[in-house]
Amino acid sequence: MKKDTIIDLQRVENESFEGNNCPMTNALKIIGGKWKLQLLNSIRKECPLRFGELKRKMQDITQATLTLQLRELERDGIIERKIYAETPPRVEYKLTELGKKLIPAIEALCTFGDAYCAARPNN
Amino acid sequence: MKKDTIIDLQRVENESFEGNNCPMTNALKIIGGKWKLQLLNSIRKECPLRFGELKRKMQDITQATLTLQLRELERDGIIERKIYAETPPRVEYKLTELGKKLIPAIEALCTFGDAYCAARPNN
DNA sequence: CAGGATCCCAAGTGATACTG
DNA sequence: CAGTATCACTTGGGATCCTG
Repeated sequence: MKKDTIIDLQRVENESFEGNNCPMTNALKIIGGKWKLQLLNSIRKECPLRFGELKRKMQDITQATLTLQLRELERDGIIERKIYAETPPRVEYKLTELGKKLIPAIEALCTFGDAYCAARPNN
Repeated sequence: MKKDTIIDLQRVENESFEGNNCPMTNALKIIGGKWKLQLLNSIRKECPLRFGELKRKMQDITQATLTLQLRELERDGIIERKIYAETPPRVEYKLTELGKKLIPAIEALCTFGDAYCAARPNN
């Protein structure tokens, strides 16, 4: 599907190349999902957080999607999933050490979100 | 289509509500496109930047998509489009003052991207 | 060179029902 | 409570061709 991932070496050596080794591209592989950043922002502020609480906070997300996004973050080593053998079941999510490295970026984005709202109230 | 945007007031008053007024949600409205962050990252590092240069850096993007993403960023007040009346035509893109407020977030994401790569080389 | 105009598809989501 | 399993569908983005 992906046309070809062959990298033009001549261009790789050019410092202006923004190909697959670009740090931003790598970051986007992790936080690229539609809900990932909101999820991480919630978990960051309240850690750990249960499945049901996350669902309530996201309000428009469906369970299926929420589960999928959380699984991907877990697979990528960003969050940790802890299951408690109780009835009713309880599952808590928290940031891993690697995930915590995203906190500065998340906070910076929130800062921008506020600034943007202040500058353009009608968006 | 959007089920309903009616907001449960009881929940709005709850400090744990992460609804439509969440700063992260607002930020995502702006940087939510597939290429937006990469584009902004490129323009940040080399400003101003021409259309053709952006296209080369993104390498896998099509012209149509590139144009669309740039237009959206322009509409949202993040970048500025400057047309030079020359032949062949020249169009340059640069960050607006509002757009520059995204720089810390972009840099933080790049930092994370590098850290992530170092921690998990095989992703 | 920097787009505009179309057509089109698959991935990502949503809705719904069921379960340990 | 915290999922899993299907099915259906929207839409962002890709391919392609055309133009001032």
